[in-house]
Amino acid sequence: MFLSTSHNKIDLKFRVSIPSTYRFQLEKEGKQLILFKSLQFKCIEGTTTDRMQRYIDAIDELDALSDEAFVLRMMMADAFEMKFDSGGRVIIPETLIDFASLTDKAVFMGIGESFYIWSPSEYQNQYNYSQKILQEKGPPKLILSKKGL
Amino acid sequence: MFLSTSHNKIDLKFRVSIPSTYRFQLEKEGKQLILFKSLQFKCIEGTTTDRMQRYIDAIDELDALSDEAFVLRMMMADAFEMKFDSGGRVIIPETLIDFASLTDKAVFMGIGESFYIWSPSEYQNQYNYSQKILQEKGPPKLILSKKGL
DNA sequence: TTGACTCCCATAAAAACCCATGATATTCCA
DNA sequence: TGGAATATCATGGGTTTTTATGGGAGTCAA
Repeated sequence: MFLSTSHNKIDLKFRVSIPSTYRFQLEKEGKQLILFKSLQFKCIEGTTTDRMQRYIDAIDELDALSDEAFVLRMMMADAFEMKFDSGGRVIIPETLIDFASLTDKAVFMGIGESFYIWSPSEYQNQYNYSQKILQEKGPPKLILSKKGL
Repeated sequence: MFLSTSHNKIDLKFRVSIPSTYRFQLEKEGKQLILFKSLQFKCIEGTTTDRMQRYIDAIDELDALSDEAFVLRMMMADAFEMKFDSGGRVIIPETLIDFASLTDKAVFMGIGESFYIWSPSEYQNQYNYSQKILQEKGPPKLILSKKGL
């Protein structure tokens, strides 16, 4: 489970510390970290190899010639497996830096099964937008399943 | 189940004792504590990782571009898993302190599946408001579910 | 050599950890 | 049943560990 938000620095070598809670999460389950271009937003998405496998499996269930399959395959092509240095940092590939318009600051936003990496300004936009929705529509009316309890 | 109300001190390190009854509750069920911004009020909400996981599962079942998914993801981003020190305290993240306008006192209010943490003044406002509603409209007519009994 | 990359060490700030104490509540026993 | 002994809780404060971050030495290929 990836939660919380933190603002970390991107240094001149494109290195950035992955929040320790995320690292711990990955380590605990013995999973590797994958970064790729978000399909919905102008940000990088991070997740585990496991979950990425589920995306891949999903492609197989689509019509191989469909637009969706095409888009998903492109996504895979821009997915990178990350290696940590001794300080818990990774080097963000330039393709991804450019895609998310990152410069010297990265905002890590945990959203459960995965996390986003935003530029501070894009993050602010998203945050403001969610506050706006919340004010206009109120909290989501979820009926949570009691399954498994 | 979290019940009862108590007033605890927030010290200079942003530490606050979680009421022992809540702690006991969590420990008994072997669950971790999560704090996050309430979607409805200007207060912090506390719940278990279990319950948070159910929200996360709900995200996957929604249209990823829906407003509900949007708000829920932001909820995860503003959620923090807490660690207790040997005295049963946690450090409240600054984001949450600011959101709930907490200074040196915190009011814990158990509401069943979760609990709220208010600033004393906000708590008083909410309390007064509930009393007013009660006087104007009379007690709510509850329909108790027999499920699971 | 130069540039790009990997690996390793240094450090300040923040977080986690540990122990102490006064207040309150609980137990126990004459 | 009174009141001393004990346990628990909320809180304070200090010490150690971790985290985020900077920088440099070694490596490899062009």
